Amino acid sequence: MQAPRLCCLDLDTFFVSVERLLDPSLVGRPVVVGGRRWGGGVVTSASYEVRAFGVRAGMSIREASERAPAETAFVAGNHEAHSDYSARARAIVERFSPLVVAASIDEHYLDFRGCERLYYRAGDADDDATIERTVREMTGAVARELGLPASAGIATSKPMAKVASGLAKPQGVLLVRAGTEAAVLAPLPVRKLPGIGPVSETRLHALGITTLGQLVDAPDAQLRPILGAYTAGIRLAARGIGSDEVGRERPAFREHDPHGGVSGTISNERTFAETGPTTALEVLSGLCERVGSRARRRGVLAGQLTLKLRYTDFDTLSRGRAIAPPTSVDVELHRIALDLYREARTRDLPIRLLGLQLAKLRLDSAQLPLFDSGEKRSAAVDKVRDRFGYHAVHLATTLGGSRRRKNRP
DNA sequence: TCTGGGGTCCTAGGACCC
DNA sequence: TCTGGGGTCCTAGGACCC
Repeated sequence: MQAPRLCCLDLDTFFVSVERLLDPSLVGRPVVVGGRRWGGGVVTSASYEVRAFGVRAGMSIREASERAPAETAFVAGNHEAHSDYSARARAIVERFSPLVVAASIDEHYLDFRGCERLYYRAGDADDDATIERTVREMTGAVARELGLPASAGIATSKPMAKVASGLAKPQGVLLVRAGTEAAVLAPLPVRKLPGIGPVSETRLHALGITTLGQLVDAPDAQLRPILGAYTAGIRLAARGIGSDEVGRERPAFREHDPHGGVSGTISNERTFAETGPTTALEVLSGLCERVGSRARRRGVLAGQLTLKLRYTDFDTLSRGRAIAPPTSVDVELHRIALDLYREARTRDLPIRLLGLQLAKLRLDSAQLPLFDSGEKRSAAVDKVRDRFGYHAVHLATTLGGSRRRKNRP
């Protein structure tokens, strides 16, 4: 692609913005989304007012509570509302480009190739100016119609567009002209490039590589041990070169592959403060029900189950097993999960986290009639839950837990 | 910075087959 | 009976993203 026509649209402090729409008293106040003050968990999103105090997404709520000023509002966040506003934002941007792909709940990629004549207005200096003005109109529409602030980057490649949208924040639009990519990127810290996380950043710093310009010039032998198979791609991205396609839709919406396999995984995990073996087993049953129910809803069977276990000292391990034949039945999942749990639980230390992941998914061909009594039972459970809510039905093991929980505050 | 919960993708070792 | 070397699949772990 010679001209910058790929756009990355990012909704600024998305979760905070949605919470402010739901509760206007939060407007103008410092806001942290993720949980109540001094509670557990981490920050999902922080408003610019709190960021000034060093609060960042991913930080523990505890840490954020210490840094944030007294008047800060801590809110849990409403997942349904977030999904709803995300869908509405998508509907708006689809008016501007025929090719839109959601990369996450608050991020969309759009292709404006071939739209120059369509959007031309007298006064536009050139095609780039036409596209940039159009994207400004688009972010304006999102702000006006939904009340959500948005930023956008426009470039010749996906990674450059993504970085540009970050540079444009808050509520800005940045078009990176063809040929200027390397110069825009060179002075930026390596961490700004998608694909370089905290670990690679530290290792690169140890070599004296702090900017993307330095990364571009670094010899392959230096980068390879750190970036592995990503080395070539990251080096190109650091010069602004990368895919000029909007890419794939998120796995949840993705089509299955020709072999009858379904891409993606289904997982669920729970972190708990203090727990002994009894609670852990209750949590395990709950996890089986959740992933099983989600698999049945998607009409898939799992060919692999993996258990993740984290001790209080953060030692984390996983144990997985192929499931033959594939299943989505709670009790079968539970039997395997219990096995894996016993295998994994080798240390006599309290557990901090338990998780289950279903993988090797395939379409449930026997979806139509329910042959197996186990599947029948699970389907019945799903029906009850649809009508009366998730907690209406539980496996026996989880039930004991629910009863006990009633006594707690 | 003492760390949620949902994902994707890569790596490395071992089993197994020919 | 000990020996290739290649290919593929499985499992566990880790880095990264939002």
